[in-house]
Amino acid sequence: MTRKTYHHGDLREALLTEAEAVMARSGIAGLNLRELAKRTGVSPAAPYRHFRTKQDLIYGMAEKGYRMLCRIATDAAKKHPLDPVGQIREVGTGYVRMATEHGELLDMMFGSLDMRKAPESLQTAALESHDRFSSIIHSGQLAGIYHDDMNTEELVISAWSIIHGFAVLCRTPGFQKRFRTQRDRMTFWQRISGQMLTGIMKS
Amino acid sequence: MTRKTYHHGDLREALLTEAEAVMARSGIAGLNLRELAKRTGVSPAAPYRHFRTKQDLIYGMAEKGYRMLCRIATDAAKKHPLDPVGQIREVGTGYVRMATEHGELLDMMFGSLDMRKAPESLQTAALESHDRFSSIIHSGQLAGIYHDDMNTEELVISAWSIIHGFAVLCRTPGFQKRFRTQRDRMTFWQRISGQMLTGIMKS
DNA sequence: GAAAAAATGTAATCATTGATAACATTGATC
DNA sequence: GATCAATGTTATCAATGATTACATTTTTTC
Repeated sequence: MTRKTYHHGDLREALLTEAEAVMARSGIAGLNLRELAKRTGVSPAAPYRHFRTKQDLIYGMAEKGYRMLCRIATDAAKKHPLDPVGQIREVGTGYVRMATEHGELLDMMFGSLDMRKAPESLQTAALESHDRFSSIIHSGQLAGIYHDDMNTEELVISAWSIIHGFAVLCRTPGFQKRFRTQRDRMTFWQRISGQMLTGIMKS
Repeated sequence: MTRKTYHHGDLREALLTEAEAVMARSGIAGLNLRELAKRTGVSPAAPYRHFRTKQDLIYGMAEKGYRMLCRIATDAAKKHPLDPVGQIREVGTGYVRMATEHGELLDMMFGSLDMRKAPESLQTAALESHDRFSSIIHSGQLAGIYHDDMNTEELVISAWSIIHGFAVLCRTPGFQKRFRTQRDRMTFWQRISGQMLTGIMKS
């Protein structure tokens, strides 16, 4: 691909997008800046104007991932107003979709990523997605649906564990037989999520 | 480190052990065969006698990880005979311990690893750990404790999701405040696991 | 509107690392 | 003790992350 203009336009975003595609194909080990440069039609050194190191690019991808989590929680809250259980189940649905379409991001965010050295903006995004989850749970407590004799934080970890575990696990080879398609996963989640979440509910 | 003998003795195992240590320190990105060679006191090319590629070494690590999962399930079954709920909770305890002591392995096994091209021995180990989980659940169904109107496979994914999700999530930075130590995680799991697993139980 | 400054891209280059080939050493088997 | 497979070494290459000095474009300033 050749550009008409000397400047790319939005190289930073283009690099992040291509990076995801490469990771989906070859994992984090297959990720390399030279290929991203070629795919976006710039010189091998150009990416370094936007990401000081390869690691910075990876942090950038993770930030995008946490923004997706924020959006999932926000949309879920909007879609089922005054229905905390519906909200959490909806979060699960979005999470499963994200695990399917952007699995590499989730793997990275909760796997190999070293958050200790992460840039401020990433840490903020991570905290924010945590807060969004937390506020859904908290409103459920206030509504008298989730245990209110339990720490909100503890309910968050319980609910998030179930959702995260399911979304990550059901696309592993071990469960390929049971969950061949995205639809299979969604259907199962719809059916089972209410039951799986009974642990955090009052009744 | 200098060896007395020309031959190392058990270079393959030594490489796998050092690889874990390096990954724990610097993630999968920091893993490189030259460093492993130096740490085990052999030449840079020696590792290639035991692992044809770097990827093969990674597959070797994953295989070790799945063997650990097998052991966790086996030990749990032995420790609480005729008590399926105790068995599953014990699996969770072992899983949390593994996430703490060998987190890099779990991240890799359920994250970046491409099982499609994995060697036979790894695939076997993965299937076996799945079977061990499955047989615990199945015996619980026969004992009338877990839903027997539900597919065993579906109960396995439910229980495993909860355990996996919790073990992986509670050591992420977002929950560092609540779970500062291994003991915190264990205590919480002891307290909450019964409740979290109610979804798969009959009563 | 021209000059200055900032942002972005390029070319050249180096160090690290995965991988291979040719050769050396060891220990087991006959 | 001769032979051979297994294992380790040395030398070397190609791919890639990273840096530096320089070029081009866009934006800001006067």
